[in-house]
Amino acid sequence: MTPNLDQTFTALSDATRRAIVARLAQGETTLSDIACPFDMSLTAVSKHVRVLSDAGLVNVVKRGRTRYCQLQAGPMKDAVSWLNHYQEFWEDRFAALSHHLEKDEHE
Amino acid sequence: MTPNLDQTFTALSDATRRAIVARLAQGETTLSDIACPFDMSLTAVSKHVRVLSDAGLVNVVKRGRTRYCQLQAGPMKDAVSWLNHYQEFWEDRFAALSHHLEKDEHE
DNA sequence: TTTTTATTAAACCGAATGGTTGACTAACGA
DNA sequence: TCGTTAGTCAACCATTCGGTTTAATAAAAA
Repeated sequence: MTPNLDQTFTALSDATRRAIVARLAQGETTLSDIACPFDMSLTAVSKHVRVLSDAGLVNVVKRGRTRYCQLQAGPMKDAVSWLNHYQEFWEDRFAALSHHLEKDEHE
Repeated sequence: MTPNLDQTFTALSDATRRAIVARLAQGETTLSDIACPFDMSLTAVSKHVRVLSDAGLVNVVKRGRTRYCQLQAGPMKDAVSWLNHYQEFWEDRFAALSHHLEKDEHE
């Protein structure tokens, strides 16, 4: 259950699952409600939610016969954190270049 | 070849590929050199680099018989950008809560 | 020219993925 | 109590994935 980058990135690599995340950002809701807009079976959506839940991105709470899902963005923080190590490589080409040059100097 | 979030997150969902990215952040290098530390065939590593390249995260340039690979972090920017939409959900629980309340008000 | 080196291509394999359907369970409403 | 609703489970299917091995290509080195 300890979420890792593999699971986080895998969970977010599917457009349906990203849409579910986007939906949950608007507020907690039920599985059926999540499933509504999708042209696929409830079972399929349920599996997607399971993937998100296994990745620690969604918390599912059962109340009665209904499952309420809420966004748990914690693991995204780690993902961003990993990505930001490479920030210089997209933000500032000169910075990246100088980084390379520095490295080259002491190699 | 237009990289999308699906490809970006998929590419980054594998630990080997993330290690390749980390390696390339230290500077451009060859496929063989990338493959060295991994306990798998060159073919396997070549495939991983191909996935990264298809995702637009790595640029491969052939010089002679050697392929030089360099990091192209551009697509990561879009990934971070997508993730940052959910920043409030991990950074500040009160902010997230107030966000929900606001939404609830005009629904 | 011959051999080595760097790499891709092709075929294959087992496991995982994203989807389906049908049967089941459990809770709510009439 | 009975039917409906919310959701899971299990089995199945086609495709993708991560790896292998063997063969092919093309450039550099001897």
